[in-house]
Amino acid sequence: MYAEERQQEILRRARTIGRVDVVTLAEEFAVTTETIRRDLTALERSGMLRRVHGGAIPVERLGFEPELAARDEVLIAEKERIAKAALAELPEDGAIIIDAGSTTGRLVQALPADRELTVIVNSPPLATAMATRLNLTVIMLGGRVRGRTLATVDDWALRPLADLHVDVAFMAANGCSVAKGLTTPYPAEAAIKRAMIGAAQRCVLLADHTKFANNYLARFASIQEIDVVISDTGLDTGVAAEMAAAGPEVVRA
Amino acid sequence: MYAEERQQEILRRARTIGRVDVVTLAEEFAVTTETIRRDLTALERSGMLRRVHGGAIPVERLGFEPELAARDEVLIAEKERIAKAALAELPEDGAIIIDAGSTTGRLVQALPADRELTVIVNSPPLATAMATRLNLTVIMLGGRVRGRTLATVDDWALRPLADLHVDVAFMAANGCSVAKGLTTPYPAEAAIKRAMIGAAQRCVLLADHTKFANNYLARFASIQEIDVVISDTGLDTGVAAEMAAAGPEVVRA
DNA sequence: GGGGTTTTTTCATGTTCATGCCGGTTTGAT
DNA sequence: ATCAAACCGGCATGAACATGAAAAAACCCC
Repeated sequence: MYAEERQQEILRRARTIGRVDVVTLAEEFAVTTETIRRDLTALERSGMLRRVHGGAIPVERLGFEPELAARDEVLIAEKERIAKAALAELPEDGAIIIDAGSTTGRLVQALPADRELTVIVNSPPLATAMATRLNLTVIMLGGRVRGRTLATVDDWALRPLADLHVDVAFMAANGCSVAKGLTTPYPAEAAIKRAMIGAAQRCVLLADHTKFANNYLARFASIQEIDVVISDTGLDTGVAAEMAAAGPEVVRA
Repeated sequence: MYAEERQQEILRRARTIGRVDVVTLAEEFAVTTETIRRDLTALERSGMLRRVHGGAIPVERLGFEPELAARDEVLIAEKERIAKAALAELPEDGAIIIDAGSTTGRLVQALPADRELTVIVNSPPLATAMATRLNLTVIMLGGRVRGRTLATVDDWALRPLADLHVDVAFMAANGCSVAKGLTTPYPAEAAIKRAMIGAAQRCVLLADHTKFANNYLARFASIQEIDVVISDTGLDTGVAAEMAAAGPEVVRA
């Protein structure tokens, strides 16, 4: 039996029975638990299952978290993992900046409800998503709203950042490489991002592995300015090592 | 049974029954109370439950979310008609302010696609809704985002308004009467609304008939400052006449 | 068909996680 | 004011997990 077949069968069972557990599967397929675990991890990666301690549950069975239209997005599972890993960088309390982006959007979803945080954002949808959370103080940066990225830019967004100091900035980027640093196609957004990084003590980059292939017009930070880079396992280990050598801690979630 | 499954079930019960208690859950799931407590803590972390002595209750049962969702549900037809009528006050081109509110939200939906407009808003959801419209330039006022009304307030929202001049402001209000003027329960929002009106050449109030019954803490404008009041046919004709006598044109859509 | 490579699986390891148990403290009803 | 119930934090434990090295299987090109 091929791994692929086994995974299909695991998924089928999970969906019919509603859950699967590692030990039982290992016995029935006559393989070790490690193999099953790897299967489950693979299935979770493709977004079919949700891994839990001892087994897994099909995602559709979780009544959880609908909101913030993530419908037609790509690499959802990866971004989810990146966001989860990013939680480790959250301060106990204090202030953070969350840049506009789909991965940072997942981070917003994953923010715990038990920490008093002040969150600075320049994305109206993110602000909306967080506004009702009682433990969060949400500060929106004003300015012109760009239709493409749904982020505010220009002077009104820029100016307040000069007077701010936050503990951690969680940044997004369109492109990232050791040579060219962090880049975006939009100079106006680059200016904001630069100011965000300047206002933060620590800087965490959230970027799935596809971002490391490209460079874009406007650079807003060098690799050295970033403290932690969080990507997914699709990130080439060579690239990761090269990046780590250049400064930041690199996490492959 | 996995911890996640148990937590899911706990949440389901909490939502159907309205509350859960530690001891009962511990018995029914055949685990110790410590485990249940840990589950409840985890659920509280993710913002689903609110912990209380002896158990927990679902957050939606204690008065935050329903307000926001429910407000969009009531008087839809009336608000729709009010928004349609308000379109008559739109300038051919130029700049307008749209205040945060459910009725003004309808106006945003109804904005025509054939006019080049600059729209100033202080509501992240409204900004999101308009951002992708090509004919609109959307300017978001920054500041702290209030959870209840999803509007930005405080200094960062206020300051830019001092340097702005727009053609028309489309305002919302919680209360409206000839005697007390336009009122809201929240002083912070009153300040913004006042600044909005100050920045506008003309001022249009969008208010369904239920708003004319009440007055609230903070007044942000007198009736005389309003140029047009647009309400629905539920508005008492006597009140309408009284209002018209005080200054503004009154429309019953 | 045979050497080298890649992929898959297993095995052994140290670590993390879920849960239970126990003492001390807080809470809230009587 | 009293007191039992509920809560909290620490600790123990076994199961589940991650990981890297080694073995096995599959592949593959000549």
